[in-house]
Amino acid sequence: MQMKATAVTANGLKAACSQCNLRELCLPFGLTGEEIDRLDELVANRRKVQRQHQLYSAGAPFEAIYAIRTGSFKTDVLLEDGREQVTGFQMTGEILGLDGISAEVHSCNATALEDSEVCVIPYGRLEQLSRQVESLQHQFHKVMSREIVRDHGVMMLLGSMRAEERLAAFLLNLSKRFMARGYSPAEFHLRMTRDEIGSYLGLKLETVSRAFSKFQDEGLVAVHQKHIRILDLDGLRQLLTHCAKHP
Amino acid sequence: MQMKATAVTANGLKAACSQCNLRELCLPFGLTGEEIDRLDELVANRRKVQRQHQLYSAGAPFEAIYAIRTGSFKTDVLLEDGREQVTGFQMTGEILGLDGISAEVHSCNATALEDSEVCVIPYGRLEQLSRQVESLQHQFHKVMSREIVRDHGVMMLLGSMRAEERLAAFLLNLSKRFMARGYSPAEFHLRMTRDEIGSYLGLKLETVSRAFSKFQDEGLVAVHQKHIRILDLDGLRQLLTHCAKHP
DNA sequence: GGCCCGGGTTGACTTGGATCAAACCGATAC
DNA sequence: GTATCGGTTTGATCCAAGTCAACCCGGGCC
Repeated sequence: MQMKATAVTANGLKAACSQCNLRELCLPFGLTGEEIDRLDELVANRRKVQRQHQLYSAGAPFEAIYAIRTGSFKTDVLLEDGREQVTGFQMTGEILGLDGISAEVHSCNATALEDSEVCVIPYGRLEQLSRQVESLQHQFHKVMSREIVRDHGVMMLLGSMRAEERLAAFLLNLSKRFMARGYSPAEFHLRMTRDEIGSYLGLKLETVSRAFSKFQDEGLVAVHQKHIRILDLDGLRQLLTHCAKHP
Repeated sequence: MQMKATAVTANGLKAACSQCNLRELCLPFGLTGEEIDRLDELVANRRKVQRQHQLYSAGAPFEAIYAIRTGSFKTDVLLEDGREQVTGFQMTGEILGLDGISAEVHSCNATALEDSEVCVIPYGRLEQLSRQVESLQHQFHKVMSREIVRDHGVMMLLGSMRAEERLAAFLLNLSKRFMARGYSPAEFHLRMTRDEIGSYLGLKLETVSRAFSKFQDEGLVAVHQKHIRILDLDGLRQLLTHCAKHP
């Protein structure tokens, strides 16, 4: 399998990073063609994950990080009493598994929200290569740091915002990420349930549903099940900025 | 100044990592004596930060990360409308500034909670050295990953826990960290105000205060202003585990 | 077609924590 | 000693979001 993958790379048929249209969003960002070729050798392996199946789960030994090629995932942590907290939704080009580096064991679950495919990046070899390739090292650090900044944003959301602000922030964030991938920033399909959105935003699913309905009534978005069309981007943004305390 | 610091190191009088009793908690963890000496060359510079003063602020150009030598800090993000979210409290041996790597600009404020001193670790040189010293690279990655895992814990707290659970989790976390530094895990002094605790936990200061009083009434802790004595560690832990939905 | 089933929506009611307000406490300044 | 001031505690009231429950909708299957 290793051999096959490498062979395909050599043929340039359709293999790893060098041919991937996500490379500007992913680990290869900022690398020269030559450097990407070296990364290719290491990322040869892919893995398909079916909808609702786990890429890894909390407690599993950490061996690799993963770049999402197609599809999307959620990550979550579970409390002993069964409470679940969704810590993030990841889409193509984003990296999964960074939580595992610290204890050499994964600390959360990563579950595919749809049939998906990831590139497997063996961690030991990544460290090795990033000692040789400065730009790779730098980009890897940026990816980790970006995750930290993102997490701080979620804390802000969970700690200081009201229900509708949270949902607005969530939609704006998705919109931005879809746009970065060349999709419409105004019209998209949610891959997660209301319950999962609620868990991520620290709300109950009923509250999420009500907020969606409210946005719809106010003409901010058109919601039909999981299909979302943003009608008034600025309206959503304003909701975020100066909804403040006493409206 | 650079020279002076290096000279002191050479004399072994009392300089950087090699002589620092925090090295097991900090960046030098896992390095050989020789490797620590190389790290020392780069960490020569120190900086004092007075209580209530900022080590860096959101938007400031990112140049270095910082290891706390003495004292403690809080980090926070501000929303345009003035709302503040404290994203963490850091104590000795912990690393500040990792948020700045992603955009080459700091994304939060770091403020000293008491007169403090940090070791300045110029980021470019750290990347350079960690390309040469495998164990340093590895430890640095672990530190970043640990921050990500910590952030997920805070999300859990903010998204899924009730007020008293949050405070219990907070106290237990402090207790653990004081213990790791050789201080009493049962008796300590809070460096932050009720308001700052509230911001961190997504609660108002009155709620924090009430929760403290409740814990005191139940004999779990003795609270006198900022002085805390934990009387029933297991009681606090239980509060966390199975306080579940319907008590 | 009709049935089932897993989401999703909507309504009525409850509640935990926010808000507002007053008093308290300990440290520093006069 | 008294006044001041930032931080903290405590009480009374309010409201945003949670809970419980009924119903709806669309897709898959018989």
